[in-house]
Amino acid sequence: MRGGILKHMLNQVADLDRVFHALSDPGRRLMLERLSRGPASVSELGKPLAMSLAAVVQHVQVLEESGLVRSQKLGRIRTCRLNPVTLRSAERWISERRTLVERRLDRLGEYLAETAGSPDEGPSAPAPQANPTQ
Amino acid sequence: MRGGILKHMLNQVADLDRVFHALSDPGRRLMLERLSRGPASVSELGKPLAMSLAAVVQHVQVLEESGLVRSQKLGRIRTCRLNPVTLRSAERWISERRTLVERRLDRLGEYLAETAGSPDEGPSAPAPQANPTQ
DNA sequence: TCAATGCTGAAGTGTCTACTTGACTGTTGA
DNA sequence: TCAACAGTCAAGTAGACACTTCAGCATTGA
Repeated sequence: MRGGILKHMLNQVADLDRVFHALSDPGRRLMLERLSRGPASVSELGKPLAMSLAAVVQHVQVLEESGLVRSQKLGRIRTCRLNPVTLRSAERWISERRTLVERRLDRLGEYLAETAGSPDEGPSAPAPQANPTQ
Repeated sequence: MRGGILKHMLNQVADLDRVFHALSDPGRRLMLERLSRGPASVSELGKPLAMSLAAVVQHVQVLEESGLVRSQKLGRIRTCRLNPVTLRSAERWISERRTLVERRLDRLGEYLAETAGSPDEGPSAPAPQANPTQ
């Protein structure tokens, strides 16, 4: 079934929206840092945060909907864990783009070095590739 | 001067806010993907996006304020470039947390394997470290 | 010279976000 | 049994966000 693949690709886009949005809040990043050192309860996550418990719960929901955190409730305590898989997918998106630019800049540097000019990318420097949009 | 260091650390937090927020929008990520293949003008970045040019400009501003993109104007054309350094700092934040969890899970797996139980992290499994919060 | 191009700035609008308070439920330990 | 605890749910609010339209301003190519 082809639709499944397309749907999966579209979901990946929406997933990245949620993941990066979850990461964009300093309080949530603090929670993730705490969780990187081991599982924790909701109220434990909120302890350093100067906000109501209800607000903390909402942040945990954002983290959980993004897939960055998984949790399970035992008795009255909800224990949260960091999910490294989701963390990895965000990391991969960034590193793929970064390596592309870096490689391009490397090629440009080599080109400039072997041609004559100074080794920085000038505004109207000729591109080393044939592509005129570079 | 000690305050300089503190200020720098606080700025790093605010910077990550801006970077991850910039990354959380699918349109802006599309722009970054285009820029990973080479510099581009503002209107070129907006071409695949089905929104007004003014909106595109606002997105470019968000990207530029986050440090992900740098731009310069020549004549009437503003040329944008992806800044790999900022991309790297976001990537590093993620990978540092990810490696912490993964290492912890690895240790737990080894512990469970050499003790007796099945190799998955059960909800009430005993922790391999002395720390009772694990 | 003049119209088209590429962008900028300001103001307006609907929606989303990050909280708050307060009332409530199930769990635990004394 | 009963109070303290851990979390949940719902509703309300101020501010942020992602757009829009419209007016304006250099720059450029014919």
